[in-house]
Amino acid sequence: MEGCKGLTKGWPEQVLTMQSNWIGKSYGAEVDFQVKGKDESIRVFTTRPDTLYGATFMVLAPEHPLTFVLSRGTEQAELVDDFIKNVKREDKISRTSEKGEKEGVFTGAYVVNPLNGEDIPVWSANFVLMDYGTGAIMSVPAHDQRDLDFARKYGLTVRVVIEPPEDSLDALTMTEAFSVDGTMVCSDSFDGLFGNEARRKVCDYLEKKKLGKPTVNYRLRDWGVSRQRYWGTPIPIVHCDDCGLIPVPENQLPVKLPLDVELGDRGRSPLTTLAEFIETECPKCNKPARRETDTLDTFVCSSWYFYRYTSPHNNRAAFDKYDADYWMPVDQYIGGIEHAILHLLYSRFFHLVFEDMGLVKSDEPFSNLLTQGMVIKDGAKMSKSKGNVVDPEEIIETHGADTARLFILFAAPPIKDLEWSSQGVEGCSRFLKRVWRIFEDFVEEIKTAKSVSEDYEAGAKELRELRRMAHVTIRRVTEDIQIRMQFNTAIAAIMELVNHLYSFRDEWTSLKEKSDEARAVLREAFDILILLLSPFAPHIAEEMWSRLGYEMSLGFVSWPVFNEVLTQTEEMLIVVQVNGKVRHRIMVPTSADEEAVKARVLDDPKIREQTKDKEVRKIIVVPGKLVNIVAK
RNA sequence: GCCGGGAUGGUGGAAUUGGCAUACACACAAGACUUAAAAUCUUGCCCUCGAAAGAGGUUGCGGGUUCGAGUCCCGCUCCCGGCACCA
Repeated sequence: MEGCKGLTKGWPEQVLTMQSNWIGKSYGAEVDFQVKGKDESIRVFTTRPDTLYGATFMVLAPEHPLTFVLSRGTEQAELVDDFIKNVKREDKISRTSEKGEKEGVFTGAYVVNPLNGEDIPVWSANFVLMDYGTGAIMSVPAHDQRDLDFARKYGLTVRVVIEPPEDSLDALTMTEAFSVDGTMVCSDSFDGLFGNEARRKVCDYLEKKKLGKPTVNYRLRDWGVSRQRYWGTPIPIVHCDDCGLIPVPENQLPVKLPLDVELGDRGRSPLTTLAEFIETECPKCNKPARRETDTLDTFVCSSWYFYRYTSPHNNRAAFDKYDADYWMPVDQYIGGIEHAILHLLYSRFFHLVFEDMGLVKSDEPFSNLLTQGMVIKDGAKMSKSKGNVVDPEEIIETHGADTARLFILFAAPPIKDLEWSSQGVEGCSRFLKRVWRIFEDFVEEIKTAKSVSEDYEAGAKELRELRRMAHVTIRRVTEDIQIRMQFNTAIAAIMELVNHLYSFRDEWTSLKEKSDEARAVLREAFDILILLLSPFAPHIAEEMWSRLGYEMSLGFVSWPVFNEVLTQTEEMLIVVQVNGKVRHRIMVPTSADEEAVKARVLDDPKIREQTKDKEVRKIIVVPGKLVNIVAK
């Protein structure tokens, strides 16, 4: 929970919320209730100690040991036995579903409310869970909906001890519990206290009287890490008849998964019948013993596999601290949103344990997380288990790997879910052909061109514009890939560059300035195009690159860098609005200041026409973007 | 029920900090080239009025803030994901 705070910059809020909910930290109090007539007390957990005076009964989980114990010797004993038996028969899912009917039985016992000394009956009911809190609750029907439902069903007392502001509740008729903060009433000296203060005061009192104490509870459940299946890391434990469970000593690790097994459909792991795997010696007494045949949940391995990447050649340890400290944390982690809780939470737990052990020094394993959306096919998440996967091989065969890759990346940004459709494959293939054709048109012309000299200033407008486009495209593509992770818009930017090259081709024929420098500008544009395209369509890019005479593969060429100066225009477009409506667009020199732009706008005949019968009240100038004239 | 995300043309989507809504594509239609087809190229392509210039409207629905809202605020509808008797 602490770590979540530090991740807010790099992780999607949604994932952090899901993890927080899963951990489910809640503050409250544990309170002891003395069992009437016995030397025994029952501890309950409550988040609402301020409602303690309204506790009119107590409910134990059917699995709670006292459910059975307390009912012995009372006339309820038989009913309780039946009840426990029935609940155990019920399956877990329907029992823990909110919709399930609340069933319960009186145990025959009473406890004493520690604050007002009142005797209250102890019940057992299916809606109380043994594995949360203490497995026992104090029921305050007036202020908890579940308790109210239960009280109404079994005719139990309802008592209002929290009043809403400017309203009052009727314990006899209320059907909706008042479960938010309010003012304490019918609570002796605590009357009049509100919300957090009320809870704190009650806690203080309980603590002082040794009746209870403030507590923190978590919803997080235990994680059973063993699986009765073959594929998984063997659990390094030996069962010895004399010594019990003995861990395999370090010098015998790792226990390897035997590969010569027959995988059948017998419904159980082949390890359980493989004598050569099972039969071993006890590491302690050397007598014959048996290996554990359960394997570890695959989440165990996925919780730390990335540390191994930091020291892949180390054969003495899983990873080396020096290497791990150098590489970790992972700068950018990409995974499906479906791993938001389990995998990503377990990895964080492992990391925290490694940190405690002094094996790593970073706080968190993954600094930045991108959760890619799911691909939907036929209304369901595309997955191997559902069998609704689309094999990219089909597109690769018909259109090639470059088209397949480009198409997938162009379809939608990675964070979004995507309804699969192959509509548009054609267009991506067409785009690559367009790239190839324009390249073919110019390759002879630019093959021998040198690079643009530092101090070159193109005379022709077309050449200047081409350079500008090329450098702007570097910026757009770089930002889209590196910062925004939006590959579809990166590809769109490249498409725009290619479209520009096509219109440039028509101008090139009539261009007078076909000097070496002009050819150098053209070559620069193609160099840039190829480099920007290379992550999306590596094969065609590599081919063009080598046809230009480069010998080094693109994989070793550094990413292009744009020149800020070259991305600037001499003129800029200013949108002119009158009362918020776009009326005109004008070009002004980039260097023009606010006053100059204002003057230019007011002088424009079209704008004068628009404002002639009106009084200009205000003029808003957004530098480099627009002017809005407010007139009445 | 609670938490989170979303809704933009016929379709996928763009709009980066509140500043030209519909970039880039797909599909479709018309035309050019062709004996013909494919490929390619050109043009059109949110809605209404208009021959056009242009005018008005439009980002699920209803309000609000603002000179200005797809973007911010309030209320709703629908869809998706997570959690679901957690005391």
